[in-house]
Amino acid sequence: MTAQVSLFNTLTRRVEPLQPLAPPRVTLYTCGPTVWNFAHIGNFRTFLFEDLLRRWLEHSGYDVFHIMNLTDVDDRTIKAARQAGKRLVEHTAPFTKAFFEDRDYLRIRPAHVYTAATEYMPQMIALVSRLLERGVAYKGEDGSVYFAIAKFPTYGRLSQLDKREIKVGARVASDEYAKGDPSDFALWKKADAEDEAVGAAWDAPFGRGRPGWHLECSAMSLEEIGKCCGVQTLDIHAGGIDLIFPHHENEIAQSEGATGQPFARHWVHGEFLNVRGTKMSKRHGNFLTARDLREQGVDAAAVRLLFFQTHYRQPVDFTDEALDAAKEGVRRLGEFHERLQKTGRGEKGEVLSGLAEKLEADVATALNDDLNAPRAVAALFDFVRAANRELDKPVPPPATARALAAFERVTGLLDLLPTARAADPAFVRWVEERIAARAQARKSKDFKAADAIRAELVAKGVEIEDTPQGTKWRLA
RNA sequence: GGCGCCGUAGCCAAGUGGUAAGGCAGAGGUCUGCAAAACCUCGAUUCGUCGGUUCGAUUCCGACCGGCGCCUCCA
Repeated sequence: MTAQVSLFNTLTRRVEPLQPLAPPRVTLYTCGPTVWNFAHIGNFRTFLFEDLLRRWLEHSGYDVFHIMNLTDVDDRTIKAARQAGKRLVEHTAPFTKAFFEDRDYLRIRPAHVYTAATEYMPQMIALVSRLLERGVAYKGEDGSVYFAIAKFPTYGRLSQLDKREIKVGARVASDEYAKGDPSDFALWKKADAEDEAVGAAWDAPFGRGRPGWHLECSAMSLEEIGKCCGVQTLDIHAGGIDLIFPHHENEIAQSEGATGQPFARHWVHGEFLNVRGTKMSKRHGNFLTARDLREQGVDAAAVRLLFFQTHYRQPVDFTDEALDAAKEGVRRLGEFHERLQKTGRGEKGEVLSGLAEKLEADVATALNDDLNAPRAVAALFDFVRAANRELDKPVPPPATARALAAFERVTGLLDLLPTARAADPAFVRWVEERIAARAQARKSKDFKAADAIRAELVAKGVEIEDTPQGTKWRLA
């Protein structure tokens, strides 16, 4: 019996074993960014947890097929294009490119397929046609096509809508006269002048228009898993917690209304990144983008550690203090890695091998249990401390090959090792010359001169460390 | 109003019906010419408050206080 990956399933509100339709294959669909602007790190918190999920599944032997969508036609992209005086695609293309750059900076594994909504128009139109044929959709008096939730009895299961009461008030759409039920949602919106102005309108049998927001995820995921795997049910569908309603609820209605098959077996949702207790968002203006961090020279490993130190279903507050703490943690992991690499190799020692085994076992237990990354991180630091203690002994034990392998597997999985920063070669020569001069001074017990050189180096951002093997240095 | 989440040491944050992981910061110590790194020791008699269930609750139930999210296009 191998260890079993378990995940919280929003559908049942319980942690359940993952049971893919056709193991070892796992189809994973994650809701991606809307490319109307730069994604902020709150968005990336979700993508980072999904990245870990993907990596852990693969590490566990699953063959993951990962699809991520790019929303490049919706209210916001159209509005933003309009304001920029551009065609829709001209406006979104640079943000798609930026998203990929940010993804790479944060060391997020690329999905196998990125589906941009505008490239799946035929599939979306076909899906709407099918829903019309099946009688679960209708054309409203305003020319748009709506989904009739009354025709879909299980509507609301994911968000437990049956227990809700829709708030009556200002938010209820003013176009409700066009719909049979105020809660029916648009599958296809009749093109208006603004849509036409930016080129966001397509011809369809049921009228010229553009897709409603939810439509793309259904059409694209069904198309892709059909093509790759011949199925109409996703194993895992993931996204931010705010997508549960209405987005994912509507996706279920559209997809199941068309296929008659369960849309996704396992729904996984990540909590928000907050700033002083409030959700990070463009609307609140309290956001930070990945490129902001990159420009500040923040190592992506620190961002990853920061996020992985909190469980994905808990809200986290983003603060500079927390980021600094994570930077320090990453530094320590890097130092330890170097130490392990430099220690003599052996195959037989016991203590370190035992620690290495425990590390991997603890990490597996933690991640199998609803992707408990904080516990995996704790296991990693436990290992670092225990191993350092061993290596501090007068006669360090062997078996570092085993320890190194385990450490590298775990840090590789979480991707937490600091990025090696390449310094300018001339600068390196200068630093090494200064260190040599200091060594001379120390040799002749001229500690004043030695300390002066150290101060000189520190002023240039170089931190030094005297070890039995000589003086080490690094950029602060 | 409906549905849901959170409140654990200075800060961040795991966790379990049986007596509180880990990270950062701080204090002392070992080591060091001094530093740095690393290691050791120290910190919540206590997990928002008040009740209840229980032999026993931070963990279950209820109420309350405080913060937050979603409720038709927000990761």
